[in-house]
Order: sequence, then structure tokens, then C-alpha cells
Amino acid sequence: MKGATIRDVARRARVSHQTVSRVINGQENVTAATRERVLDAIRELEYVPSAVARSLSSNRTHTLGMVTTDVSDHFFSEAVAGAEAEARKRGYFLIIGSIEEGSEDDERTYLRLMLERRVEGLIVAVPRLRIADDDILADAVVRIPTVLVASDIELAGADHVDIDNRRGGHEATGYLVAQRHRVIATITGPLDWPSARARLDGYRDALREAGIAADRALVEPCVDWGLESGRRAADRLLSSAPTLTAIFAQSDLLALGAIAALRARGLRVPEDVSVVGFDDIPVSSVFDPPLTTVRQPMREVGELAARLIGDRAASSRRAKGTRHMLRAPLVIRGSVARLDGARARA
Amino acid sequence: MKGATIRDVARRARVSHQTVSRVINGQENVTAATRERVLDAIRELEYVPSAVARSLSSNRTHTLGMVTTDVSDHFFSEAVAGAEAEARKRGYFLIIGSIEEGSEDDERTYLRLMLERRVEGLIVAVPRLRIADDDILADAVVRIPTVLVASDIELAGADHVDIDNRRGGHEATGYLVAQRHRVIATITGPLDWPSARARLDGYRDALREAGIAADRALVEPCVDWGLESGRRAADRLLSSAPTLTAIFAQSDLLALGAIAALRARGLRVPEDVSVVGFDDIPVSSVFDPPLTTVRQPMREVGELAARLIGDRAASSRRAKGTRHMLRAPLVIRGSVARLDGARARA
DNA sequence: AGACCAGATGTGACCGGTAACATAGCCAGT
DNA sequence: ACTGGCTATGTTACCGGTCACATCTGGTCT
Repeated sequence: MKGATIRDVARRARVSHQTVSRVINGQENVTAATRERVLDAIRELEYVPSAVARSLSSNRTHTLGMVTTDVSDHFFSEAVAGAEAEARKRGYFLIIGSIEEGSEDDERTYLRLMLERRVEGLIVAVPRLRIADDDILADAVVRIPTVLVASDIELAGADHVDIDNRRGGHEATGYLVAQRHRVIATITGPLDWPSARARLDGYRDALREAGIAADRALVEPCVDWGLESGRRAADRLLSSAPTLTAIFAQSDLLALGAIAALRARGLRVPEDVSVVGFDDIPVSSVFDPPLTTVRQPMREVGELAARLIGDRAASSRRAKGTRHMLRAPLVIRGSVARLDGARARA
Repeated sequence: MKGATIRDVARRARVSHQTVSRVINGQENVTAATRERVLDAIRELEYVPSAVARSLSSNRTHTLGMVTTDVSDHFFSEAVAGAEAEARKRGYFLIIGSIEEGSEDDERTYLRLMLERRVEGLIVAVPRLRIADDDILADAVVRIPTVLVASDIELAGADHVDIDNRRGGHEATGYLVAQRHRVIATITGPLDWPSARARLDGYRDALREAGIAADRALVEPCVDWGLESGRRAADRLLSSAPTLTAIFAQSDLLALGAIAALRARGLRVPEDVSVVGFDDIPVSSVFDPPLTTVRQPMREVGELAARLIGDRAASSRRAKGTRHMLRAPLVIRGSVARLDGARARA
């Protein structure tokens, strides 16, 4: 019941195992008759070559490793899909590992396992990586091409891929300003996420440019990116800053949660309060009102990460790390209203 | 620059490679002093054991393979996450492959590659698998534990995991009936998806039980599960069956699309038309109105699939295939109204 | 002191491929 | 007929671990 090996096939076809190897790999210098005999033997024995043995002797695994925080999260699952697609195009397989948020052990273990498996490239999509200073990470970077996604860790030799969050936050806020809003609140994600900080920076940039004074009461951080947090954050904002006319939420879910809270208080969106989100998840376009938001090209993030690894492997040069920012464009829909003169002055 | 091997470590620690192997694997019968010497050598050489070599000689890869249609789709990404979590718990890695819809070549290639990699289990989450009758699939089932997800392919020896779609469709429709609706339309997914057919069956079951005659004009199939399709389907339904008071949509996105279309025609949900969805995607709960829907335990589907493989591998028995149906419970929110007497009679 | 035993350590084959090189057979050129 | 060169095929080592078994060492028992 054990699988046939290359030598079993060779015996059956009355050739050497090397000839079988040649046939498998489509090399030219094999007589047609011999090739046929070998192919017959392969069929009869239901021989399937072992990628394991091949990897050992050729020292190539054709495998990329990707570790993420949560594979089912929209952001990451899109990135995984993108990375997988690109990897496949280049003849690589993707092995994935999702590490539990904040578990250093998990991080270390997974990195280690990936190294043991001799992945030829590593994509680390863990925004709040704990083991930034750990030897094992530096080790990984030295051994194989490594790409950090959505992380601000400085790591010599590693490439970075990220969304241009600061610019995205700037555009979102700038758009609200352009619609004459002056009291603009923001609901941020957890501020230990680099992307949350960057979006907040963008928000502040835009206000500063518009000559609007920063107001700490208008900044409401959340512990996660979810609906409930958005709801609660909006509630708090309405209490502490009742004059606000617009909210920039750092994720679509936060935005939708906020909208729900606004409605619960009898406020209309966008007539009473305008809302901008960040992500452009699929439902945002059909929401009522359709959500104006900043689109994150998440799939492309994954693709780019895989491509960088492929390129680096091809050139086999240990270039120094590059940093890639993907633009996140504002998608204008219906959740923002232009303020009329009177309210704008108020 | 090439990695150190077990023999390099052995040389450095002045022991045999076998002793190093013992240390690595935590075997008992090694003197503390020797162990220390070996561990030092490992550290100095930055030795990382090769899982490839280990796999070859031990004939174990600790790898599960999962092929899906689209890793970024909510259903599948949750399933992947569940499978990955369960696999990890059992000491397996997950390698993933997403095949393009309808590409037989893709299906065959991926299955083949997984076999070459000697995965110890295979999860096939491709509802519309084309190569059901292909040798390679039968071959896979013979060689390794295989689980089919959301598929109705009959395959001797393979396990099946699926949502109980028929029951889900039955509950959704039954609930509408219980709210006194009589003209109940349904927007289905593509009918070449087994789950779409099963949900439709459930819908019909419920109508039959209620003594409501089937009406083909009330069944509107779509080419995909997306928002736009839902929108268009609702438009068509409103033209062909203007008296409908309720819609059972086979996915949440279809439902949200339908709601958008209803609104565009000035109809209120649920006052004028009630809507039930299927999936329970995260935004459904904050939608306005909060969507009444059938929750699919997608993550558990993946977990169960991985668990079945693990169990089968453990017992190493070639049991005959089992079929597992996970219940999809109705989640009652706000998108369904109870009809009053007058309208109910109409 | 000799025999025996258990635990520590070493030796060599093996897993299933690939790579490098060796060999055999055949034809052309002189 | 002899040599060179080319192609088809075979031989052997090697990749880096694990496994089965051999050997060595020191202590205990009689």
C-alpha cells in the first residue's frame, strides 16, 4: 500500500532510476520508446513523485510562508488570497499560520517552524508583532527574503509593504474639510496598531492645513476595529462633543457602528452628521447611506509581498530592505453632506 | 552561508550525529554535560533542523492541504481559519491552494501537487468541483483522508462536512410563514451550487407544509451571491410578482442588495416587505434594519474538517465516509414584520 | 575478580529524489 | 579500420535527517 518510488518504476520499465527522473522532468535526451515504457510503468504503479525527496536533494522547497494575526479578518484574508495567487503564478505554494494576538510564544514558534520547513520566503502580516527584537526574526531575515506587512518595525534587510495610511487619513479628513465641516471627530482603531497611528496623523495633518485647532475631545480611540466599538465611541463623542458635524472612522465597521449609534439618537446620516470610513468592505456600497470611505487595496498588498519575495529570490541578491506604500484612494458615496453656510459657521 | 546540518553540530560538539538527534528530540538518555555541549554547538552554528529531511526519513509531513474556490470569500476564509486553528492544535501545518472557478486544470494540478507534497490529509472546499469523476480525486481519497466541504459529490471513502442548508432554508421560510406571510419570494444563489439547491428545497418544504402552492414566478435564481445580483433579482421579482410581502434571500449580500432595490422603489423594510438572509456576516447586525438571517457556522466547518482528518489519521483506519451536517440557526432581528390580519388575507 | 546489566554513545543503512560523472553504442570523417 | 564526438543510459554519491543495532562504560551482584 505504500507508494511506489522512482526505483520501483525503473525496475518495472527496465531502465535506471535516472532515466525515470529524466522522463519525469521532461528532459530531451530520452528515446521515445524508452519514454513510453517509463510512462506506462508510472501509470501502472500509480507513481506520484515525492516533493519531499525532491526538496531535500535539490535544496528548493517552492514554498512561501505567511503568518498573520487572523486569517478570517477581511484585511488579512484578502492579503492571503493575493499572496497565494501571486505565489502560485510563480510556482510557489503558500503555507499559512495564524498566530494569536499578543502571544510571543506563538510568534516565535511559527517563525521557527517556517524556518524548519525551509520556506523560501516569509510574509509576516502581524501589525503588532511582539518579537521585533528577537533573534529569531533577525535570523529569518538573514536566511530568507522577508516581507513585513502593515508593520512599522525597523528590521535591516526586510522589505515592507503597507497601505499609505497617513495619506488615506489625510484625504478622508481633507474631504470633510472641503465639504465645509469644521468640527470633525475621529474614531480610531487601537493606537498600538501602526496603521491607526498613521491614519490619526493624516487626520491631524488635514486639520492643521485647514487651520483647525486640534481638540483632544474629538479623538476617540477604540480597543478594536469592530462594530460595537464604533457604536460606543460615537456615543461617547456625542456626549463630549455635541457640536460635531462629521466623523472620520478608521474602519468601515467602526463607521457602521457609529452610524447605528447616531441613528439610535435620532440623528440622520449624512444630514445631521457626516461619516467617512476606511476599508471599503463589500457591504459599504449598499449600506444606507452608501458609505464614503477610503479603499484599501488589500489583495494587492498580498500580491506585492509575494512578488517582492519572488523577485528577490530570482536575483538572489541580498538587497537592502525597501518600503512600499500602496495608495488608498477615497471613494465618495453618500454618507457625507456639504454643510450650508449657516451650519458651517456655527 | 549554507545552513549547518546535524553532522556539523555533531562535529563541533564532539559527539555523533545520532546524539545530536537525541538532544533535538528531547530524548532522555543523554548526559546533562553532553546535552549542554550539543546545545551550545547548536546555538553557535545557528542550527535549525530541516523539516524536509525529517519528513523524508520519518515519512511524516505534518501537513494538511486545503483547496478552496476563493480564499478571500467570507465563507471560505472562515473555513480556512477554522481548519488552520484546528490543524495547528494537532501539530499540523496547512498549505492552501485556491483554484479558479471552473478550471479543471487548476483542480487537477492542485490536487496533484498536494499529493506530491505528501499532505497527510486533504480538505476540498470547492462546491462546484468539476473533476468529481477524475481518477486523481479517487486516487487522493485512497491515499489520504479526504474531506469534502459543501459539496454533494459522492465519493467512496471521503468524509463530508456541510451546513444543513435544507433545514436552514426551511427555518427561514417557516419563520416568514409564521409571521403570516403568504406570498414569499426567494432569491437563490447559483443553482449549480449544492447549497443553493438545498436551501431552495428547504424553502419549498416550508411552503408545502403551510399549504401554500409553489409559484415559479417567486423563485429568482442569480449567477452569483453578490450584492448586485440581489439588487437585480429584487427588481425582477417586484415586476413579476408585485404582491409579494416577503423575500428569503439565500445570502446576506443578496438580501442587502435586495433591500437596496426595495428602498430604491420606495418600499420600506420590513413594513412593506420582509427580508430574511443567510450567512450572518458581521455587518448584518448593524444594518438598518438589522437583518434577520440564518447563521452559518463557517469556522466550525473548517474545524470539523480538520478534526475529522486528524481523527482518521490517528486511528489510521480507512473507515467509510461519514457525512456531517452543521446546523445553521435562524437569528431573528428586525427585517421581518408580522403581517396584520388585513394584509395577511390579501 | 568475573559476569551481567543498564544507560550512554556510535555506526551504517535508509528515506526518494537529483547531480555529476562514467560508459556504451553509433555514425561521420579521414 | 581508427578515432572523435554525440546521444542514450547507467552508476554512485549526496541531500539531512531517523532508525535499528552495535559498542562502550561503569556499577552491582555473587
